[in-house]
Amino acid sequence: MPVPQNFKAPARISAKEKALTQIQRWIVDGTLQPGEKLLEAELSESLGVSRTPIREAFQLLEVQGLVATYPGKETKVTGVEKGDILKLYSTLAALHASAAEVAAELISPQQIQRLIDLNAEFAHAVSSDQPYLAMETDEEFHKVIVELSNNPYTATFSDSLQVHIRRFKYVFLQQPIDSTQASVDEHVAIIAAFQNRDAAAAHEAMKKNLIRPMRELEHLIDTFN
Amino acid sequence: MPVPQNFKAPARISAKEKALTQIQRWIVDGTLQPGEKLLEAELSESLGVSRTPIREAFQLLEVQGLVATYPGKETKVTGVEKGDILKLYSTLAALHASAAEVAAELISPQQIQRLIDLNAEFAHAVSSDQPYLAMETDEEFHKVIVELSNNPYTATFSDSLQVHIRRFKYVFLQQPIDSTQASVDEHVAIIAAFQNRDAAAAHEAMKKNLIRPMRELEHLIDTFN
DNA sequence: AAACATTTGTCCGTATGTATA
DNA sequence: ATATACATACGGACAAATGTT
Repeated sequence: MPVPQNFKAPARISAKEKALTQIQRWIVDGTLQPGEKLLEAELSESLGVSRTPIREAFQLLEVQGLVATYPGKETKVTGVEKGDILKLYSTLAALHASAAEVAAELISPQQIQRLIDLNAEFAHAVSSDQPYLAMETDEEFHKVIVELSNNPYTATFSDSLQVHIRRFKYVFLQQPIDSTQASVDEHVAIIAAFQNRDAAAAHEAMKKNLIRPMRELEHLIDTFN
Repeated sequence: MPVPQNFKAPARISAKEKALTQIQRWIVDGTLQPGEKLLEAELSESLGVSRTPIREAFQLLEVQGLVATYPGKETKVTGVEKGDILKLYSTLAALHASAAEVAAELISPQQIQRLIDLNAEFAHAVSSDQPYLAMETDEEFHKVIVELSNNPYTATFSDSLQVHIRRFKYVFLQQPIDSTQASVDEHVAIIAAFQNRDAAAAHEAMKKNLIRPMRELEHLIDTFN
C-alpha cells in the first residue's frame, strides 16, 4: 500500500503550543477578560506545564495584541474598545479587497466552484440559524480568496485580524451574530466578478462585504450597550 | 528642580531585546544570510546571554517572518525571492492607501507642515546622494501618515513589511537605492490631497507612491541579477 | 540497526526588580 | 522609609528528539 510521500507524524503538540492555543481560546471567548492579570505560575499549574512554555505563549500573544506585558511587572489581557471594530474591519477590508483584485486574475474554474460551494454552505448556515457555523464558513470563504492571492503577508495579517474580530464579537455580543443574507448576496457578487475576471469589481464587492458588517456591528453595539 | 512626571528609567534593555535587535539587524543587513542555520548555543555565546533570551528572540523573529523554526530540529533564516518584492509593496500599498484615506480626514495644519518639512529633508537627501538617509526619511514620512490614521493594526503590519523591504534591498542590491525625485513629487501630491481633505486623492497618490518603486525595483533586479 | 553526538524542549532555582504594608 | 512579599527575567541542568556514523 502506497504511503503519502510527505507524511509527517502529527507533530506532537509542544507544551508551548498547548499553552498558546488554550490561553488564546480563553482570551478570544472571554473566559479571560480584558484587563485581567495573568500569572505565569497559576496558568503553569492549570495547564500542567512549566512556566517556560507559558512565558513563550505570552510573548506570542503579545505580538498578536491579545496581551500586554509590562516587563518585570506583569502581563495583562489587552482591553477591547467599541471603536476597535472600525479599525479592525477597515484594515481587513483594505487587505481583502487587494487580495480579491489579485485573485480575480489567478482563479481557476475549479476554485470558483469551491467558492460557490462554500457560499452555499454559508447560506444554509445563515438560513438555518447556526451563527457559529455561519461565522466559520464566512471566514473560510474569505480565507480561500486570500490564499488564492498567494501573498503570505496578507494571509498572516488577515488571520490576526480575524482573531481580534472574533474576540470583539464575543466580548461585546456574547455570540457571533453578524452573518446575514446580505453577506450571501455580496459573496455572489464577488464570485461573479471572479467569473468575469474583473479585478476592479472584485475589489469593490469585497470591500462592500466587509464595510457593511462593520457598520452593522457598530450600530448593534451602540444600541445594545 | 522639577522632575518630569512620567519619567521612566530608560527601561534597561532586557537580554531578550538585546538578542532580538541584534539578530534582526544581522538578518536585515545580510550578515546572517537567507537559509543560514542559527544555533542557539552559538548566538548565546556571541551575544553574552543565555539560551533563553535567544529562544525568545527566535520566536519573535519567526512571527516577523525572518526565521523559520522547525520544531525539534533547527531554525534557519528565511529565504528571500525576487518575487517577494511585489507581494511586499502591494500589501504595503493597500495598507498605506487606506491609512492615507483616513489621515486625509483627520490631519491638522501643523501635521501637514510636518510632512512638508519631512519631504524637504527627503528631497535634500535624494539630491545630495545620501541613499540611506533618504530611505529613512521616506519611511518616516509614511510612518507619520500611518500614525495619523490612528490604527494600531495597520501600524504594526506596516512596520513588519518595512523590515522585509529593507532586507530585500540589502540582500539584492547591497544598498538601499530606490528613492528618486519621482518619490518627492509623489509626496507633494499626497500633501496636496491632505490640504484639500480629499481622501480619494490621498488614496490614489499614496498608491502610486508605492507601486512605482515596486515596479522600478522589480526591473532593477531583473537587469542586475 | 544501534549507539553516539548535537541540538532543541522543558523544568526549576535564583537573582532582580516591583508593589504593598 | 524600610522591610516584606511576590512576580518576573534569566541561567543552567536535564530530558527528548533528531541526524549521523
